[in-house]
This record gives sequence, C-alpha cells and structure tokens, in this order.
Amino acid sequence: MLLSQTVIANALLSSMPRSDYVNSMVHLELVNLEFGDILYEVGDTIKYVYFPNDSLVSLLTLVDSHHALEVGMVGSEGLVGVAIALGVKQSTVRAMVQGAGSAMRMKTAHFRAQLKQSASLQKSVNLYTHVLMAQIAQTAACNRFHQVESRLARWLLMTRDRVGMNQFHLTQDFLSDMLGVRRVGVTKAARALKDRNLIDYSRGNIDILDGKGLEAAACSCYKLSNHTLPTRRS
Amino acid sequence: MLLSQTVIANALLSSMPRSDYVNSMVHLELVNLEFGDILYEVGDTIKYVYFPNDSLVSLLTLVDSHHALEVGMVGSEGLVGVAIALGVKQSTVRAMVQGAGSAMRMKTAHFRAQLKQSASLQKSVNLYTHVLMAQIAQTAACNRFHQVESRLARWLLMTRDRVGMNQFHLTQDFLSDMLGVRRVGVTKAARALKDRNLIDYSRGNIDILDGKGLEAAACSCYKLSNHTLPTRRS
DNA sequence: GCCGCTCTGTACGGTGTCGTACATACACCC
DNA sequence: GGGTGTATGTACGACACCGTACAGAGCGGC
Repeated sequence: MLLSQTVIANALLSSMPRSDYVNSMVHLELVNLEFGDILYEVGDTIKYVYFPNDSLVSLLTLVDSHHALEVGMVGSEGLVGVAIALGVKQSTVRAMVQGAGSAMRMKTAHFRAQLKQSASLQKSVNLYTHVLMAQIAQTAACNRFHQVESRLARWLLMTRDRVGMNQFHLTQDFLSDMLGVRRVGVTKAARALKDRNLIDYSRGNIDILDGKGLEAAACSCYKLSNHTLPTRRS
Repeated sequence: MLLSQTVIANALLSSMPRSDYVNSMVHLELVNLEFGDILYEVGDTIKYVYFPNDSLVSLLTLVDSHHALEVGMVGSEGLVGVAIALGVKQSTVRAMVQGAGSAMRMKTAHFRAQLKQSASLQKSVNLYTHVLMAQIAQTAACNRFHQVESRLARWLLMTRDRVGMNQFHLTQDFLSDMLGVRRVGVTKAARALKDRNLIDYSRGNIDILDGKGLEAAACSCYKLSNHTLPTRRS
C-alpha cells in the first residue's frame, strides 16, 4: 500500500498508538494541496477533514463580503475541520491553502467513527481544538492593538515555524487579506522590515534573513500563540 | 434539596434528559456571581465550570498587560470553562462577571466525569464550544474592520439578548475594556447613539430605547454571531 | 527583444482612533 | 446642603491606516 511508504508528518496522526493508527490508515487518503485551493467556503458542508503534512492552511473570516481576515493557521501540528469533532457539519470559516504541500484527508463519517474508537485521537484532537481556540482569541486581540509591521513579522514567523523553512512564496496582495489591511499597508510594513535586513523578498519570494531580529520586531503575541506548538523551531 | 426549587435557566443543563440530569444535580452548586468577580485569571487552574442562569460572563484576552479585549460573552446559553471539556486545565483567558446573577457551578473533576456519563451533555457542550469558537472568530474580524459606534451597538444588543432586559448597568470605563478602545472613544460612540434616541444612559444605567434602530446601527456581525443563540429574542 | 501581466513602490488627502488633560454633571453621605 | 467621588463630556495634536490612483520593476511568452 502506498500509504505505508508515505511520510506522515502530521503530529495528530503520528502521535496515535500503532494499533489505533492501523485502523485509521485505511481511511486516510494522501492528497496534494495547491496554493489557493479552497477546502471549505463559509457555510459549506465539511466532506473531509485534512491533516496537513508539509502544507499550510489558513482559516479566514469574511466580513461584509469584501474584507478577509485570517483567524487561524493550520500546519502539521493540527487538522482542518475541527468543527466535525464538535458535532458540527458546516464550516464557519473559509479554509484556504496558503502553502502548497501534501496532507492526509479522511471522510467526515470515517473521522467521526475513528474518534469514537480511538481515545488517543479524541484526546489529541480536543487538545488541538483548544490550541486553535486560544490562537484565534490571541489573534483577535493582536489585530486590535498591534500595528501592521509587528503583525506582519509575527505572521511570517508563524508561517516559517509551520513550513519549517526560511523561504516561502506569498505575495503582498495575499498577505493583505491575511492581516486584514490594504495591500499598500503590507508594502510599507514589508519595506520597513527589509530595510532593517530582517527579511528579503521579490515578487512573492520571501526570505527570512534574521529570525531573531524578526522576533524582536514581532509583537508579544508571537511567543504566546506558539508556546503550544509542538514542532517548535529553536 | 434546595436545588430542586431553583430555576435552572441554563440551556446546557436544562436540555439534559432527566436521568442524566439527576446524576449531575448532586454535583451542582448554586452560586451568586457579583459584578466584577474574576472566575479565572489567565493561566489559572480551572477549579469550577460555571453554567450561568441569569448572570453574564465576559471572556477577555489581555495584551501587553494593560490592554484588555473581550473575545467572548457567556450567558445562560453556554458555560464558562469549555477548556476542561477539551482536556485542558488552565484558562487562556480572563473570565469576569459582567452581569450579576446566579449560576450553577460544578467542580472540574465532577464535570469531566459527567461528560463521560452523559452523551447528551457531551454533545451540547461540544456544540457550545463550536458556537463560542465561531463567536470569537467573528469578534476578531469585527474588531478589525468595524468602528467603535457599530461595535458598541452590537455589544449592547448581545448583552440585552443574554440578560433578557433592555436595561443594565455598565460604565463607559468598563465598556472601554470590552471593546478595546479608550474610555473617551466609548463616550463619543455612546453619545452618538443617544443623540439618535437609540439608547439612553446615565452614570452606568443603560437603557435600550429602540432595539430595531440599534440593530440597524450595529454591524452585520450582530446577526451572524447570534444566529446560533438558542434564547433568541424577537 | 518586445509585449503583457503581475508584483511592488510612491503619493495624496481624509478620517478614525490614540494619549492625555481637564471640565462638567450626577449621586451619595455626613 | 455642601463636599466627595465617580461618571461623563470636551478639547487637541499626533499618527496609523484608509481608499484610490498611478508609476516602476521583474518575469514569462511569442
């Protein structure tokens, strides 16, 4: 079977005891997520839950149909579709692929069944739900009090921590929807960070040059919302 | 037993089947919550979960130790301490009594036990956790995009819906911490609503004069974050 | 090599909120 | 009924971000 040869980098899956995992495995399907893919739109029925390996998914809240704002970021430490574990079938957020890569997915019905069978999975999914909730709450406050430059720095660091690399591809236009500001606002903030040699970028290719420096430029929310991240970088 | 004579107005408790409820009842304790009481501080170990009857509790995120922002509001439709149901012992938010009244509380350990025994309780708590999560996400976006006056209107309506009355007592100073703005900012916004005869107030006594008008003044988030509220007012 | 497209940079006036300071108004108490 | 404390109102300059418009810069395709 192909799956057994695949690297399961997702923390929730790989933390399962072997016996439970074997049961789940047959329902897991390896998929490639492309940048910009919409896994769910607001109000959509959730057909699959996704366990990112090296992909990265953004959870967005939409307001007045033209403003977007990221409230959560899901990488290999979590899963997309926690609502299912809470007994809710529809998504209240847009789930969009922010970093291309692979993920394991499972049909909603199978996921529910596995949750009942595996106390271990149940536990880790619950824990992750809490982490996500805390992240959303922290982001809410961050968006209210901190300015764009700090939030951009925080966002870049969070992305780095999840993709595990100092380079990734994201345009300023995309970032403006994540941070909920104008594209021009991102340009100014990014420019300021670039001028301080903390990052470099060109046409969407972002490179973090000075991680420590960027952490200093980021707001305190970075440390707070990441202390629960299992795959923490040094 | 005193409890049997008490009106259990909490939706999560009153939705339980009688057999489950009888089991839980012995672990429930009626308490009066006073305005300003702190049920948990950030980082506190959660000793009790609270099921508000006619009281109202705010969940606050703190930033940089001097800014506060409300991310969630819990009335009789929910419970305070959802983290416990997710297997987490510490609170990541401050839970503060915003509206005095009664609540039922249960020790953490008992609550965990009841969750295991009652599938019904488990289900409704899960559902509420999701509702709260959606509310937090919506609030995050609202705080980012909408201005103080609309947010104040929304906040007053949400409070009204939970306390079930058009009058309640809250100072502008208190409101400034809820909305995450200066006290002066609240004054200006409140004044604008008062001038339009939507509300009246004096020294903390707030009176909603024109509910419909206030809804019109509120941002779209009001309808969105309330469509899941069981005890919806007409 | 030129065109066209996307991405990034700059400019401009407007405005919502900030931080701070001080003035007024109401309620309660001796 | 005058004093005290809390609640509310007003003022003012500063500034972060807004909406919009347009100019340059990098990259791919023909």
